[in-house]
Amino acid sequence: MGRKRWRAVQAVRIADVARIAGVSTATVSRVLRNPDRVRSGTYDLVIEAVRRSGYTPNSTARNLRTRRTMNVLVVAPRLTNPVFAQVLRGVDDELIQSGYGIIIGNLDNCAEREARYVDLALSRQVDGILLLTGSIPMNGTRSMGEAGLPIVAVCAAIPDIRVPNVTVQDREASCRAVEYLVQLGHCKFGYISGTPGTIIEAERSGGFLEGLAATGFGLEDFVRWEGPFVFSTGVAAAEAFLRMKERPTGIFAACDEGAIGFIKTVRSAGVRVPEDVSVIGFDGIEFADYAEPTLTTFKQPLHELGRAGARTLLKLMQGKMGPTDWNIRLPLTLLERDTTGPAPKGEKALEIVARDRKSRASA
Amino acid sequence: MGRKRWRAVQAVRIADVARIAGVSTATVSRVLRNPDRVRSGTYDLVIEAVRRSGYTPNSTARNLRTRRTMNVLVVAPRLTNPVFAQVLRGVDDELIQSGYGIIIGNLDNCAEREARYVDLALSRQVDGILLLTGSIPMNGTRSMGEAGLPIVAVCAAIPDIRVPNVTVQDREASCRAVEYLVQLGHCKFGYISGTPGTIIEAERSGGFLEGLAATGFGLEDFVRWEGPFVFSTGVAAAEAFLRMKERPTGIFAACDEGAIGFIKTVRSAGVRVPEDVSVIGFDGIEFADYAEPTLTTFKQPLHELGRAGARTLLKLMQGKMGPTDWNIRLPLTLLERDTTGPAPKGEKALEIVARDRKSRASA
DNA sequence: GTGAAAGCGCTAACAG
DNA sequence: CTGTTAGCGCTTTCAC
Repeated sequence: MGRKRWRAVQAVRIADVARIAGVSTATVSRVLRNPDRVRSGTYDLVIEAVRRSGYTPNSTARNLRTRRTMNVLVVAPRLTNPVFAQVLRGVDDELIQSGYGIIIGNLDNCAEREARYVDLALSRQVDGILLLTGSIPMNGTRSMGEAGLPIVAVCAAIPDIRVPNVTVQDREASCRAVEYLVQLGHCKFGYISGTPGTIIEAERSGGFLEGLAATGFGLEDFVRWEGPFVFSTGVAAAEAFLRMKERPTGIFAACDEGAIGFIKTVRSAGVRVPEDVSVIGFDGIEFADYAEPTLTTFKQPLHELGRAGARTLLKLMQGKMGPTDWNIRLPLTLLERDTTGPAPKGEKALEIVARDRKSRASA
Repeated sequence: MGRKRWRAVQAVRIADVARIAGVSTATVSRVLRNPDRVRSGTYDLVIEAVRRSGYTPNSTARNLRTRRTMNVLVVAPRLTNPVFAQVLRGVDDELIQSGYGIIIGNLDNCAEREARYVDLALSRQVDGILLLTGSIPMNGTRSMGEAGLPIVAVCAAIPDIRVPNVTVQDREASCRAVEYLVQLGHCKFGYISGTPGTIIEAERSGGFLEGLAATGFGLEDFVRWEGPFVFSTGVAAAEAFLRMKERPTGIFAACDEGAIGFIKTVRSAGVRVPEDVSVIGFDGIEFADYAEPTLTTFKQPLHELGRAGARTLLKLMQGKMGPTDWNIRLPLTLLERDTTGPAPKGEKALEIVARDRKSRASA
């Protein structure tokens, strides 16, 4: 029991079908790939033989012959992140229609894994690559780029290298987030970051700063809390926030998890949201609808992002890139919900406004 | 620009390396696969040639020759479900160590996809299969089982067919959930289901009924709300709950999403959790920590579940199954948190208790 | 220890 | 329209 060694022996090969149908293997192959180049009588004969024998072509053999695998590698930083899971669905939906399969490369912040996927590309197990990572994976000495395979960057553009990229307007939205908070009367801000060093974090952080500058605020008007794109970053930020004597009232989080972790933590300390502090997130993950209060956030078109990335890769693989395909940037939608509201009108807030106005005037 | 058709032409082949090193292709192959069967001088020669040429073996060619692909197909109902995402991580962690890659089969409740993955297995693109679905995928006429590949069921056992399965103790935990609510004094219950017709739902539902029976309650003591394993099922359940005049006070949800959707909805209608109604979830997803209040739930060892499933598949592929490997059932952990509490001591509750006692006595 | 040669199972020229 | 033939790039006997 369980002693027999599994061995992948092809039960029925194309030659068997050919014999049964009384034709050559080439004809069988034609029936399966180019049915129109075959007489209909022959077609029926072969199809019947295929049915009777239960034949399915061996795709490894075909791949070797045709030099294509019909598989695409999708490299993502973290599978458990709902953002990437959603993008992956979009990718899957689009690629499956064109007959491509997906091999997922889950990085999980682990360099060995990265190396593995570089080898995968180098050894031609895939026809194309979708990078959700914002960088080209490396394998000590070699880079995934050396494989010479078509690559498309999704979610985060890849700096320096000329690959098509499909992203959202991170920077613009982050900028609008600040403007939105300012409109609500906030004048002291908090920024909960995402994974330091990543492109996405740089964009959102940059947009946040742009927003501050555009509304007449500066570096002295906000605090910044750093950490990866996870809940606990928001928790840590909240703990720092709670220790402050003069707390910011308008918080922008670079991802919804950070926002939710923050809110949950400050609320258990008795801080009211949005009465005492407004929080705006980024991503629009499903859980944001079920957080308490319902999270105000910028919703990314995640599914469409995945689809668009996949479509671009297909074009690239087929040599059908148009001039507008190299840089696609999808817009975000502001979902105004329950974690943002007017800035508290306490004396302190007014004092700050006064001080700020003065300092800016004197500058 | 972008006009050149991408074509996967292998830049450097094993013959090139052989020529550079001045040896035969067989020797190059030996150096790469069985270094110990080669003189160390030859070894160095070949390695240097590999380095200089930037050679990476073409895995399709190797796969064809060795009749193995070193890839495993993992079929999951839904990628965006955090439960499966977490299991997948465990699978990945284990398989990657043994040099296997993962091809994801995301079903998303779509029969065409199912068919595709059946073909994938039939065409021998993978060496083994991990099913998180509780059933063998079908392709109209043919089943994935026909491929003759090693299959392991994870998360949900597969009925009727003899494949190894790695699951959690759904039934036992669901039963304990009821006992827990009963201990808290609840005597009118609600059950928020998961996807009707699935094995997992059947197990949890069955365990819930067992728990009722074990504590002396019956079919008249609970209401059942049906729907898939998603947030909105909990929302719908809550809406039905709110319309009831005599509401249950102890709710068990077959998944955390359902519990969270329920809680969010009843709270916005002014119902207090756990003062008015206690809710216990199932899964222990990360969100449960950030729901408000923090969700009481049974935590599945999701990562370990994935690892154990992958380990079992590896054994099966290597013909090393032991007698205890065919049925692995991991325990769950009850996380007692803030959505459960003593049953409200209102008159109604007491009345119900009295009525129940009487009816049971007369039965 | 190393090389020559024979395929893995399929597709794509090229003739007929 | 169909069959013959020649590989895709690699691994693995089998001799030497």
